[in-house]
Amino acid sequence: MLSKKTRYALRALTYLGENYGKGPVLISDISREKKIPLKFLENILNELKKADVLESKKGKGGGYFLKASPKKISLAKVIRIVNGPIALVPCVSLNFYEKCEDCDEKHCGIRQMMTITRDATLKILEKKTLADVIFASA
Amino acid sequence: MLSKKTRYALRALTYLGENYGKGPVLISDISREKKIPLKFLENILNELKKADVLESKKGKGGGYFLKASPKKISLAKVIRIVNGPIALVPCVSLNFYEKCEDCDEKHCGIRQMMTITRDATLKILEKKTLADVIFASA
DNA sequence: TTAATATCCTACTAATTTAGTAGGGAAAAT
DNA sequence: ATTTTCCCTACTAAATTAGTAGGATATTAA
Repeated sequence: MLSKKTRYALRALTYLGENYGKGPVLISDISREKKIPLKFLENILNELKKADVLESKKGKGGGYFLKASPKKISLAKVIRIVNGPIALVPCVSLNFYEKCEDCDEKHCGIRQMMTITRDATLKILEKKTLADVIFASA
Repeated sequence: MLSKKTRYALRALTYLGENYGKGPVLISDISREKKIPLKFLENILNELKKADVLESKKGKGGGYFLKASPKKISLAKVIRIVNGPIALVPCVSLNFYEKCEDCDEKHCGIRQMMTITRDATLKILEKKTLADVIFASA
């Protein structure tokens, strides 16, 4: 399951996607509109900024905004930044790989099933973007 | 990600699958062969028994064994028992549904994407069984 | 140059979940 | 009756999650 933090991130990004091209949006606006605890949201948006998904401006007229079009930001990307691996086991993760002890990876049946599962999941999450989320909610 | 407990469960069940039809297997054997902490494994196998996946026999000649053929036990079933929901968000879970607050489910774009993702994941995990795991590792 | 606005940064905390461990109880076989 | 083996309750340590607190820093504008 995705953490609450990740769900907050997705909701915030959706809001920023809806306001794409309209200039910076205040954290406090997102917090109010999407009912996300303000200070927690600060951390989340900052994390997304460091991961190059968002840009920000300080001072009056400032706020956060998407660095690229909502069409360019996949759900997989967001989930990886905020939630971590998408695969069900680390030894199958593309971005967070960890070797599993006591297991010959070439002949591990569990690993093979988890690889197939990962591919099926990624096929969706890599393709679907914030734009799809926004379009679907219209 | 699956918990360590769930990965232990899958490994133990695979072992029991390999010994299907050969009578009860000792916890201590599984623990040794699959390198799973014995007392922890006890809890896991008991949970699987309560969920009707395993049967057990006490006393000499006793142990655990699969209640049905490895072909009949899907990975989805095991994961749900030990790990919980397979869906990425509760409002999309078939077996562990929870309403999400502040969200009009009919018009939530995130929810729709998560539904598609769940379906893709389940298509694999409902179909693949312990038998597939065993066959793949041969 | 000062005040106001808004993000940025570090650190802390409470609650929950995970990953076990401990110790005996109960049933079955011999 | 003794041994074997699973069964059950409860406890604990460590990690993760979900925040909160408080000020530092950058920008704008009077």
